[in-house]
Amino acid sequence: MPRHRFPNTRERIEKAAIRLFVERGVAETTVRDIARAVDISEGALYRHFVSKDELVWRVFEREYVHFTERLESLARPEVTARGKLAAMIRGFCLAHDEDPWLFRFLLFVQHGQLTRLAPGSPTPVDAVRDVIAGGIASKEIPEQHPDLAAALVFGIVLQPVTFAAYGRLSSAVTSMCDRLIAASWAAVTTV
Amino acid sequence: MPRHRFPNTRERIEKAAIRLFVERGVAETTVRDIARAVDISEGALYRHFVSKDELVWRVFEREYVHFTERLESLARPEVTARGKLAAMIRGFCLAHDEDPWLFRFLLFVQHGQLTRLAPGSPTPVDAVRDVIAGGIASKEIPEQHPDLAAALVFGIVLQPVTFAAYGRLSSAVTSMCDRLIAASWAAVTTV
Amino acid sequence: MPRHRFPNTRERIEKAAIRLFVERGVAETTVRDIARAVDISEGALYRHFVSKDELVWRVFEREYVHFTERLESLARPEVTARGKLAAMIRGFCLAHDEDPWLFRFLLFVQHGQLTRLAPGSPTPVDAVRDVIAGGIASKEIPEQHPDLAAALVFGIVLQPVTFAAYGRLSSAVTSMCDRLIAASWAAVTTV
Amino acid sequence: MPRHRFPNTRERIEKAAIRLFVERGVAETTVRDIARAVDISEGALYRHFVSKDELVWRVFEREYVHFTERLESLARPEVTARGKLAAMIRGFCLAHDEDPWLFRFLLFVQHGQLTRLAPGSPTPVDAVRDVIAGGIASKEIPEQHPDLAAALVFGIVLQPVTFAAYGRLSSAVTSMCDRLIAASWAAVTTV
DNA sequence: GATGAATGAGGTTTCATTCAT
DNA sequence: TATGAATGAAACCTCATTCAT
Repeated sequence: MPRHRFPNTRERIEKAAIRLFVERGVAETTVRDIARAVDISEGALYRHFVSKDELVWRVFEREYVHFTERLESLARPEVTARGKLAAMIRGFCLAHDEDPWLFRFLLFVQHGQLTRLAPGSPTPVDAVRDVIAGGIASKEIPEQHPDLAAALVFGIVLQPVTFAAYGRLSSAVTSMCDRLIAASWAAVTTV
Repeated sequence: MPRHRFPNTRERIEKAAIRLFVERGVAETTVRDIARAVDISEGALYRHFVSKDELVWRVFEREYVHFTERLESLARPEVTARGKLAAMIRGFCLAHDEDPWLFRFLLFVQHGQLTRLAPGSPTPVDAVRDVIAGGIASKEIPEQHPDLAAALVFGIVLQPVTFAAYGRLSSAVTSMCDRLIAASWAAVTTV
Repeated sequence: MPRHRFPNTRERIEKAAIRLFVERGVAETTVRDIARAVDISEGALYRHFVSKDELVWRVFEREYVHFTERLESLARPEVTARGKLAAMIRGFCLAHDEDPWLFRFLLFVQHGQLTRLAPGSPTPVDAVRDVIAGGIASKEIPEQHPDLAAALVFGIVLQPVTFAAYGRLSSAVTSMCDRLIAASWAAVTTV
Repeated sequence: MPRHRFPNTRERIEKAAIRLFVERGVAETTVRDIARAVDISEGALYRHFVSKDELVWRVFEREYVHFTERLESLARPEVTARGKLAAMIRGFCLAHDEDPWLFRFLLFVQHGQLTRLAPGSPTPVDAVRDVIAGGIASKEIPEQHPDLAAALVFGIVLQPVTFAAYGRLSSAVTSMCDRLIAASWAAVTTV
């Protein structure tokens, strides 16, 4: 019955979908669930998205690329590897606290979207790995497998978010940010 | 004349299901997929499991509890917090390399099974957190939020497995075990 | 300031619709397809037609009746059955070459419209059959079932159009007209 | 409720579907219609056919190829072009009277299936055209465009079936067979 | 015990039509 | 008056589960 109530239907669909995808999983979220959350008919969704699959992919890709670029531009001005790493970790924390649903959608739900990225597309993992590789090259970081080091940093940063999702930790990740930076640096420099 | 071609049908179902759940996700795996993988009819599956849901849950619970106990019994003989933590991390790595599909099923797929555990059931997270809390109490580990510390250890141990799943790291996690122990200890003791 | 960019929107809709109906079928052509082909909005279509169904029917009826009358008036001045038949076949060929889409829409697509014609409405089939019946009465054509004879003529005239649609024959049907007349006469007079 | 009542579900589906496709058109026939006609559930259909589209295509291709071969093998033993043509036309009539629904499905409904045939697959049209081309080569038939001649024969044979479908002619096409043969020969030899 | 056709609820998608703007 | 987002019924299809054989 209500028509044209909100001009930004598309955005509202994306927001609702992301949240549902995180809460229940992509497969477990029906198009009807999304439509209900936005209070439009199921059919109306299809004026904004070609298919459920395309909705997932479009949002994922756009935001994933955007997030990667954001990380990269945070690291760029920094000079030392430590500075770059710290800036990126801060970027993770801020991104999470700004929009926890989106953050978790991008980094946990994924749902096989990762494999659909154009081969060679830069990812947050690459961004972190490259900074570490640079630090190794400049002797700031001891010699080691850069991918393993990147895994350590990723784990240190993401796992608290998972714990937060289960209520084991506060969901204000930014408040732990300095600790995560310190822990990451310790993990990376301890061989 | 053997009634069953394979006497251990039930085990074979579980093994195949776990693998499919990890590869595609639980919702994306159909009962038909599982039946085909085991080369029995769909109907025959229901002689071994009440429902798909029950299959997921039964396997999850049994193995999750088992894994938790294993971790606990590895830690028990150790005296120091560091020794306990190292033993547990070694336990993670061994468990992964013994049966990577099961490991990933328990620790990544989950699919909301975690929330179905009887409240108060011990989990690997609890096991790690308790050891850390003990270390803090005995002053071996500096004062800090034990859940956050547990998150750091979990992240450090699990993220390399994720990277391995994407081909970024070798899937022989045991070979990285000492490094993971060192990194965990560094992360936990650096405040 | 012109209210409409094109004053003949209605005609343009009909033309585009007919072509789409022939190319894809009536059911397979969506209102959106038609709107896009005419470059107007879907809603605007409904200012010109009550419904898709009505669009099909209105165009069909008007043109079918018109085509029938045209055939009849071509035959009327002729005296002999052979002359009448030749004039009508020439009418078919001309009608096709003037507007092949319309011709095929009327004679092939039909889509059950035929059964909606008012009972007793004259059709091209009737026109041909009547001429043949007249020829039989006047002994110009040997005694036979006039409907079967009409079927022969119809088949001889329409099948080349079908072949043309599949690229098996040139779509300039008029160039084959004399041949079709001769063949029809031969078929009708050979018992 | 009823299960396994008839062993030949697949055949029954095909028969019912073909009839519905002819009566209403392919697009206008829903999967539900077919299921109801066979008295099974919609879902059950999908154990026998991958999709509605595949059902249409599978039946069409199998029967179309079969019908073409049948025509060819009827013509083969005959020596003269006239004999071959007569045999084929008799083949058309018999095929129609044996199973009018299938005949009309193959030769009228088509629904764009024709374009999906492997390029170069022999069709009834080719069979007739080849016989005519042979007759022209052997001087039995006067010089002319063999495709046009084939169109004449096709029209003469198929149009009575169309008339029969509309009740204008008896649906016992075999009874008109000799007439159709004579008319075809007259049409083809009259240049 | 095993089989796999059948069920039926529910999911995704399409599309003729309406109507607020 | 034209637009196109929205509706809602209905289409196609999937899949966990049942059950006659």
